[in-house]
Amino acid sequence: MKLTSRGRYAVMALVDLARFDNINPVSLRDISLRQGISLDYLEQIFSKLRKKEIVQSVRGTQGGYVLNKKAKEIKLNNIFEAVDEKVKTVQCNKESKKGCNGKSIKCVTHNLWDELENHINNFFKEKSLEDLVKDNIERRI
Amino acid sequence: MKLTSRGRYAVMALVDLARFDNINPVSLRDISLRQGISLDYLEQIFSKLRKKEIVQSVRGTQGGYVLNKKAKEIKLNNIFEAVDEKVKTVQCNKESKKGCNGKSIKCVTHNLWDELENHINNFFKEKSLEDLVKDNIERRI
DNA sequence: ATAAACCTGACTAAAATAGTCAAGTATCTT
DNA sequence: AAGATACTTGACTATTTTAGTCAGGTTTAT
Repeated sequence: MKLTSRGRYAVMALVDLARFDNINPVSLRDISLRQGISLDYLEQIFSKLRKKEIVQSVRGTQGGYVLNKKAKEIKLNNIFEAVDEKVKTVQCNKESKKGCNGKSIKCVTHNLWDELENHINNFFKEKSLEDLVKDNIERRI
Repeated sequence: MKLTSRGRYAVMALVDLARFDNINPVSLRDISLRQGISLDYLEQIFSKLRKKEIVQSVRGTQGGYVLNKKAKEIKLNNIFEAVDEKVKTVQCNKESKKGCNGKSIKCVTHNLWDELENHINNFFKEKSLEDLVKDNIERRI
């Protein structure tokens, strides 16, 4: 299981977007400057977010990105999935691994990873972008 | 954050050890055969487990490894820590990253990772080796 | 027209992972 | 005492992933 910078950047960028997305689209250049994330890398990340319909793009001058749903409806697990942060525990059924085919014969820890996966996903499913934005604003005061 | 094969193997091997550790030490060779994990890799892993006093070694013929505590007292977080599975989310305070020094100025997602870390660690702290062994025996019937 | 900003795909250095390999040392059995 | 079993240690390596960079587009407001 991994949670890497890409996922973190995605969340940081979306929190930023949610805060500044009132009327006008927010350019990646601005997010890049505010959050200290490379513009090129942001473009990769937003490409994925757009494909998963988490954001919408507005091309041309004064363009940028806009949230595609309300911040309340965007859950963290949606974000991580979009940028390929697989909240997946290590597979234990590579071919011919003893005692686990994932079905009738399970390796001794198979259920454990399932539980863990659920545990983490539940955490992410409960948190919305809005929660994070509020959190952030409160702490700024 | 990562959970990789090393952590999984450690847990698999210890569950195996806990089940067969009645009177005699269990050899890595046996664990290797039963669990389908390379002997050399197991040796690396058990070296770490021994240093953290999770297992004890018995050298010589008929030697092997023995649990150093009761299975009930060995929690999963102890195991993961021992084999360097850092349940650590990505750091967000690499030098000069904007808006986060981990202290007075926190990046927008700083608290999130802290919470997540706690969430996962709680899961691991609640699960003991004994729980897994029981789980496993029950499912075998 | 031109500049801002999105869009796409290919490329790469560095790190981590999942091992392997080799050369031991300790201890039990015979 | 010899031999076998099994732990012990450290170095080495192929592969994969990550975290970007780079280059060359296209779209659209002004």
